[in-house]
Amino acid sequence: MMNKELPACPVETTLLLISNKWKVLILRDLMEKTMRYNELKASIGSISQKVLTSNLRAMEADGLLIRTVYPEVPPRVEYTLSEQGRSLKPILDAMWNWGIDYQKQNNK
Amino acid sequence: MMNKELPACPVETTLLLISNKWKVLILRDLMEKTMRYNELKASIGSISQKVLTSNLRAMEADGLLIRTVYPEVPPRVEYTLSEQGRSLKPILDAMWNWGIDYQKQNNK
DNA sequence: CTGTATCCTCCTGGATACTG
DNA sequence: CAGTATCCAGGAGGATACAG
Repeated sequence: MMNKELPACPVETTLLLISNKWKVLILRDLMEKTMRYNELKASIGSISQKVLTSNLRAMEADGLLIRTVYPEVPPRVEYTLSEQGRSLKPILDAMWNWGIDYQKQNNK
Repeated sequence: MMNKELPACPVETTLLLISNKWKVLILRDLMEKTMRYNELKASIGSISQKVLTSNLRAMEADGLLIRTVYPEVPPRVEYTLSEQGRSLKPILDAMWNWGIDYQKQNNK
């Protein structure tokens, strides 16, 4: 995400970075702790390798997370949020809280 | 959005309701004031009629907004947030604030 | 003005096989 | 383990025409 013509509206700017469901779920998981590739895949559940990898790479390019490769055998790759990624926590928290309320109202 | 098997994670529940960009933009606009169809269309800008209508109908079915038809000629249709829709404000605010910060950092 | 109805294109994302 | 490479299906979404 280069600094080229950001939308005038801040909400749209935010949507550019996390407009898709997968990125939000990745953020949710990494907000808790650093995770390995397969750990992340298992946690999200129904995501394919291709989609997980492409989202992780995009988020890395956007500066939301940091990818660290440990040259071991078998290889180990850890994903952790950058400061900018962690700064999204208020959004995730707001989504969490709203979800809680929604569940209370609609789930019996 | 029926009360059928909501996800265990509240964040996922929230994503079920507002996982797409268009819905977020509609919420952003209606958070300010009640709006008419064409007003909304013009405000969002690059959305087609079909997509705008389908999202509005989905959000109405989910109880996020209220659609009021005034039997006039020409017809007038107003969209306003329900209480549940308005309760999403903290999420929109968090997105707004994050977008502001992001713009400051990346837009010179 | 506020839609509905079609057609069509593109992209997201799943499934599978293979690799360092 | 952590991917890459391919192929393919489904749905999101645009364009256009038409209607009440």
